[in-house]
Amino acid sequence: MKEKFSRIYRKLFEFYGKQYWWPGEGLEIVVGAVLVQQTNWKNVEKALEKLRVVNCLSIDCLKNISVKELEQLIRSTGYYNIKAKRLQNLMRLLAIKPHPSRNELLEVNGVGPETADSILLYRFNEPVFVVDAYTFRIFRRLGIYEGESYADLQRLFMGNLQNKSQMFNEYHALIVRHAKNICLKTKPKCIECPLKDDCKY
DNA sequence: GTCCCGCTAC
DNA sequence: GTAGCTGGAC
Repeated sequence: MKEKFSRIYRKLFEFYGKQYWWPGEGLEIVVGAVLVQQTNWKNVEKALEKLRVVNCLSIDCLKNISVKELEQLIRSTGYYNIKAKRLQNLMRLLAIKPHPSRNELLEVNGVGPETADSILLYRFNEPVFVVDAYTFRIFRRLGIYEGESYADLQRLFMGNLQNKSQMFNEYHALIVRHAKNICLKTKPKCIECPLKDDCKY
């Protein structure tokens, strides 16, 4: 099984190359992790740019800005009324605990396992693997994991990979890239798939 | 299972 | 016109 996880990573990396993921830094990564929920990254970039223009990409500003104002700034990401509250919930935690634990992140209303792990890996460089809907789709089609448990699938990755945060970072990014380019939700492009020899789909 | 709801590629 | 998008709460 360890060989399998490494082989798939190797093939994806050879096919797509390095992804240069989450090029932003610091708070942008945290804000992006919330804003990107159930939307695409382009919409998030628009919102981040707006926040940057009004000089509100700081814990202090995001925490104190009015909800209505924040909603308008992040409108492009969809679900803006919910996300404005979620962002402020998270900023209130970060104001008290600049480097929160996973459990502390999960206690925030609006932060689930994927968002918490994204923050830990991409903001704080902690060796946790980020599982998402794409991971379930691809590894189900590969015949590796049929279940629906976030924790179980995450354990599979973390138990079968030797390298830590740097590889987890790149592996997750490659999975996203692959799901968007080849392993599509409907009509996947199996003919040109770099993983077709490993896939039962 | 349902609701939250903007954007764009197709 | 609408499927799909780097989820989470209820």
